Amino acid sequence: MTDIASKYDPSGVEDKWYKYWMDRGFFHSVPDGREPYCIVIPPPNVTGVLHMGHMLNNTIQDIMVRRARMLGKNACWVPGTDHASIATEAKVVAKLRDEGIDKSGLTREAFLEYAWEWKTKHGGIILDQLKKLGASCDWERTCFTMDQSLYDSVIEVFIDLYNKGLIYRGIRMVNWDPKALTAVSDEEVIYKEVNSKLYFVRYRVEGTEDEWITIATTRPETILGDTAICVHPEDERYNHLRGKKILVPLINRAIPVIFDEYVEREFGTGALKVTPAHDVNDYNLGMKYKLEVIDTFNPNGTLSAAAQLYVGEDRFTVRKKITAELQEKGHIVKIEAYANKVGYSERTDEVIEPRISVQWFMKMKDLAKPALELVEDDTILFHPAKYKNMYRHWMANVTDWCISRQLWWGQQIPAYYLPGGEFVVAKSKEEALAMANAKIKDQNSKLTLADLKQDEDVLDTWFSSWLWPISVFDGIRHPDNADINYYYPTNDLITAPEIIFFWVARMIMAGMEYRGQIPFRNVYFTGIVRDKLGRKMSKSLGNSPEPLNLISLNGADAVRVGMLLCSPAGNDLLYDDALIEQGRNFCNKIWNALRLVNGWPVDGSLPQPAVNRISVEWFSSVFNASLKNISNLYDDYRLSEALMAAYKLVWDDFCSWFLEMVKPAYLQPIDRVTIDAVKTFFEEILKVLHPFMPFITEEIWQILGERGGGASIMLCRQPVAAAYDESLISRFSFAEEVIMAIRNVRKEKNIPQKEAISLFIRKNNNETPDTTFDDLVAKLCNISGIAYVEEKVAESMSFVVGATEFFVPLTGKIDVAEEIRKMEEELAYTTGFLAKVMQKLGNDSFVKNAPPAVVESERRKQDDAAARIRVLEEQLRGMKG
RNA sequence: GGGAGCAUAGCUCAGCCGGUUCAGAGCAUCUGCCUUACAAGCAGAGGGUCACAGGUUCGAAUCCUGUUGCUCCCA
Repeated sequence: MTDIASKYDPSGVEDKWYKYWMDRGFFHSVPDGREPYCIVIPPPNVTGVLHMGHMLNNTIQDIMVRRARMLGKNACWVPGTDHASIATEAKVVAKLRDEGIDKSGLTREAFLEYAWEWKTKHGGIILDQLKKLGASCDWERTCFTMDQSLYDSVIEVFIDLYNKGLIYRGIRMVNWDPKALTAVSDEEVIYKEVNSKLYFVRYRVEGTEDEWITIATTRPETILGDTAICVHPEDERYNHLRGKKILVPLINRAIPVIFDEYVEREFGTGALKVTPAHDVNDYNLGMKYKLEVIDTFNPNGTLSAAAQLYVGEDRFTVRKKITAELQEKGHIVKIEAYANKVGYSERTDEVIEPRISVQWFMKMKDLAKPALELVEDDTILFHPAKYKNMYRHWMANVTDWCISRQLWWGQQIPAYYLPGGEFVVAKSKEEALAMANAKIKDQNSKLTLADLKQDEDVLDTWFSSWLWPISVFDGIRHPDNADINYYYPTNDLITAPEIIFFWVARMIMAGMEYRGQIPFRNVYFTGIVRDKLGRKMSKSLGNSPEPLNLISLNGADAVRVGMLLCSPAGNDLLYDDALIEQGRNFCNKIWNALRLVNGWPVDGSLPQPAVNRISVEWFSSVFNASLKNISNLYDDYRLSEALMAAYKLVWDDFCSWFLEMVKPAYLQPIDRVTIDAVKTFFEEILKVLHPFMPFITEEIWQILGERGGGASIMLCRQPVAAAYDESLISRFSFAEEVIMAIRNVRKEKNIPQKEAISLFIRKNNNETPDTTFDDLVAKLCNISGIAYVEEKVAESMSFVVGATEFFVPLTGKIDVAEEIRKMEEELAYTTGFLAKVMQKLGNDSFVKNAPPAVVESERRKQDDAAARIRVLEEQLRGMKG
């Protein structure tokens, strides 16, 4: 058919089929009698736009879902987004600021209205982008972590865990983000190595004129909050300070010297200033020695009244100023350059300030134990398994989870404070009031709704996400509904290793707590998409391509293939345009196979030639062997290898070999039996490819045959490997070697393919030759006749495959010396090989200890090599003589 | 500071319990080809002491120990 373009053009094709699938509801799933297959999407952040990581991650999910669907399962991929409290609130605050509106001037309700408006407008962008990728999500099930049902689920869980004593309110040192004005969890702090300075500051000993103790600190601005000096109990340098007090510089507060082994004597001067309000370790020391806690910072990182000096100035400004003042007043001994790790907020990139505050925490120990065991005993499988180590390490050292955030965008904590500061936890204010009044004995002091004040804080976004596999099916509020019973546990989770603690671990905990069942059976960890140089893709580096541009330029199929080909599970992917190009070339290859096959005229009266029959038999075997291999690779979650296997099946086996085998002579027709077989194979191959390349496979499948309305390749069954003839495959590989050798002869001697040649094969010792593929070899190499002979053929090019000699008569074109040289080279190699084998077999311990099969195979190698040597030697004699 | 992992062709990787075609794949490179499906292609070719040093074994890319280099996680 000449009306099919020679280059595949995905534009138009992709949108057409995506709409076709959507219009017919092919992605929608409802519970039925089939086996379910379910994936919940790792909900992207509503503020996000599609980046390369999403492309990889969602391509993998789509592959899994589409394949499951084609295996006859009831596949359901639930999409959605999370509300990302810090990021979204920051976005909304910034937008309002641009409009001249200050958040602090708004009521909570008014602010949330703006936030919802923002979400409605921008929150769906990323999901729409996924459609361009071909994602077969059940869009009717799209969820958002702040949807009423999910919101209520979170509240219900909070109340439940509180009632179980697993959630508590406590004063603790938290990671404070002075920009977002909220606490963040340990997992949201990123430690970065920075070049800072180590300040050596001397403090005067109380009651002396000129006796000093020098401490080393990276944070001189916290000096104003010092409440002790700590030294090692065995450090003789400071023994004399027992019982003495030290004066804090500038403010002359007298503080004790404490002695604790926590101090590293080698670090700095061996004397540590202790600021319990602003350092976790100091805080612990403070608890241990009952030190005073002086919080010298305001929430926004400026100094508070408690600091006495520099009140209202930013902590980093104060660092400079106080250093200068200390210097001036003779307290600075020296300042050294020093590299240390500083915590930054994952969300705002602000330097985290350790801060004492009242927060809500969740006890993790009891929940972590079963969640660890389930991974240890492979009830839940990690792919690759190496992440078990990381998981184990974290779970064994888990700390309580700080779940409150000082924000408005999120689920407001359902705790209600009574005027006295007591609180009750309840679903609604009314319920809270009833509970509060039940506590109060005196009838006259009963409270009213106005007396109750709900906690201002919201819950950590992960406190929504950890329920995701349950809450998307409303399984918290209605634990026995049809959806949750059918789809839960889900099958596979595809996510990034970075959130193994944030999310994966906690989902397992929630699953066990609320369903008594794991949330998923397999976790597939994808790598990070990096640039060619191995750098993470980032906006500031500008090294990330725009995903949608890539798709519109190359087609989603090409992008999917390109990304996956080089992305073994858990390994980072070094993105390179060449990957996409490879995907695009592959699309074109398949496309051209269609052009070829569709272009052959068919003659129904033609009998099937023997050559075609054997070709079809051979390909059938190769196809089934490949199917089996691909299926195994899927089972092992080696998707990139499964794709590579399919790639080679199409390109090498189907296109390069099979289509050439059955290709009719120019303008000659093909017989009905063969073309039917070719088209059937083609369709089967398209089905194998469909999960990887949904669009082009649909397009070609629709062109390849007459389809009824509403038909789609995505509804077809995935072909299943049938029994196949392995010997046929191995015998063909011998023929393959012969073909390649003949091609080499043609090339060396410049004999064009059009010019027919003849081939003679020398029979060894009366053997019956295997002629299965003779006609095929003749066809592919344009051989006018193949003959078996007993003697060598003069005036011909010869080559040896295995131990069989082949001759191509070429009068006058033989360079005897060159042929001898090549033959000798080959003989030398084979002789060396034989020697090695014989050495092995000559070793008694080898023969005694090695498994019989191994010894046997060595013997076979010996025989084969010896036979080949005999033939080569004989040929050489002939040539020389 | 504590823990984990990795090191195989120019690049990205595969090589399960040591033993068949154990040194492989794709891409890239090089050499021929505009052979009427495809130059986004076809036919070929080259390329690695399996990081280094020891050890175990009849036999080590594969197991053990040490060294070096890189990466990640936690504090």
